[in-house]
Amino acid sequence: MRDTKSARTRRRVVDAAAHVLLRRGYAGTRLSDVAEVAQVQAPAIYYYFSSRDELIDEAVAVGLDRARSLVSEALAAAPPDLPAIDRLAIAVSAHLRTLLTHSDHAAAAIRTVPQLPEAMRERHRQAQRDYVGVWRELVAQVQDEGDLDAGLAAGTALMVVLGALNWTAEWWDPARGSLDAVIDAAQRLVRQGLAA
Amino acid sequence: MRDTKSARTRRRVVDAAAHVLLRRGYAGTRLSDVAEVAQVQAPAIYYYFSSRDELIDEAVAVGLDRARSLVSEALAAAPPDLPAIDRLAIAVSAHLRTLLTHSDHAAAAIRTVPQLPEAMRERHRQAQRDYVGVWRELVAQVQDEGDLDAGLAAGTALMVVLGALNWTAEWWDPARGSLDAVIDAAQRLVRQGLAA
DNA sequence: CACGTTTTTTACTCTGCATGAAATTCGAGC
DNA sequence: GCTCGAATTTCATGCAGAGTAAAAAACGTG
Repeated sequence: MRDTKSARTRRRVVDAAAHVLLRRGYAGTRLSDVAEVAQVQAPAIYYYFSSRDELIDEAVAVGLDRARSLVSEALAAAPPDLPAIDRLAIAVSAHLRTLLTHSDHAAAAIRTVPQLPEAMRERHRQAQRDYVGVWRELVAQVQDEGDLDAGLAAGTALMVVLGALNWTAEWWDPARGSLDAVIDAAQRLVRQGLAA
Repeated sequence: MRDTKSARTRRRVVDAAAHVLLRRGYAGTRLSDVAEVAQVQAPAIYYYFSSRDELIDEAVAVGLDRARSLVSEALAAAPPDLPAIDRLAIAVSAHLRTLLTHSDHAAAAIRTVPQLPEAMRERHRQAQRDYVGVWRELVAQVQDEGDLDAGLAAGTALMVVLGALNWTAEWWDPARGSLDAVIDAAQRLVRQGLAA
């Protein structure tokens, strides 16, 4: 057994928390619901976490980290001599895949952060910056290579683009359209939209 | 006095509800908080609404309606012979202005709908369709006029664009950047992004 | 200014949910 | 198959927050 039963239960709880968080938001996340999804009795959660907030905190942290690392990894796997604009397209694809199918973690984290109580949000501010930072760098490279529309404020444009990606979790329904179609549309829009 | 004191109090309550809703989400919206923002005692709310859900319901309805009508009006005011792509830019501007400064209603409605309990969401489905419908029509016209990238699925592209606009409420901080800068970036991205 | 009506307040109740504590089951080593 | 610690459950507590009732205040109109 690669990891103990306990570790697996713990992970189930965190996964369940992300699942509920994504659908119900911060305030709407009840431990009883998390427990049900995780197939555990609610008080059992306290064996692993000392409070509801601590659990949510971890779920969000895992999600933010995953969002960042999956994009980073996808970029790392790409040929480094690829034009930045193409690498940006890869990042778009990786991000959407993570957000929409890989698990509820990333989506839950990204969509929940704004609702968190100030203290908790503060705690994740750095992780959020790191997440945006990967993109920021990418856009800077696009700019360096002269592929960015000169009239466009890089920082603002990036946030607009990230918004488009993040909001997909709100409306995309796997039953009604393929993931690839969404990725394709997003990539086209970003390419054309930023192009010089 | 154009409208009675009572009507104004009622409106204050709905406004306050939108305000709280926007920041705390559906489940996190406490009547005590709404009351505080509205400068009213919590039970006074029950004079106007028979339950918390009814209040939230109305706040969302007002918001969705406002989001739709402000864009419609801006379009109606534009010269009708303007190319559709330019009218789309006008819609982008009107939408962002509404969302970011006009009041909390539109933003609250748009961002909260996905969290609502199923029954309530159902009740607003039509309003949401109407809201998207205005845009859908606009994009169709752009397509008719041959200004839409042929490789782009119109419906999907529209949702991606709307996402970009809606998400601005999440990150835009009036203290750190001008509204016009955001509008400008969004318009450029949309124009370039959709262009044939 | 008196009287009915509208609006607001004060003082509750009731319920759902996070959390606590003790009791119980499980599972690895002997 | 017994024992001890880890994992989990069952039962109980306390509080926050929705909702109610009835009194009080404000308002408007003769």
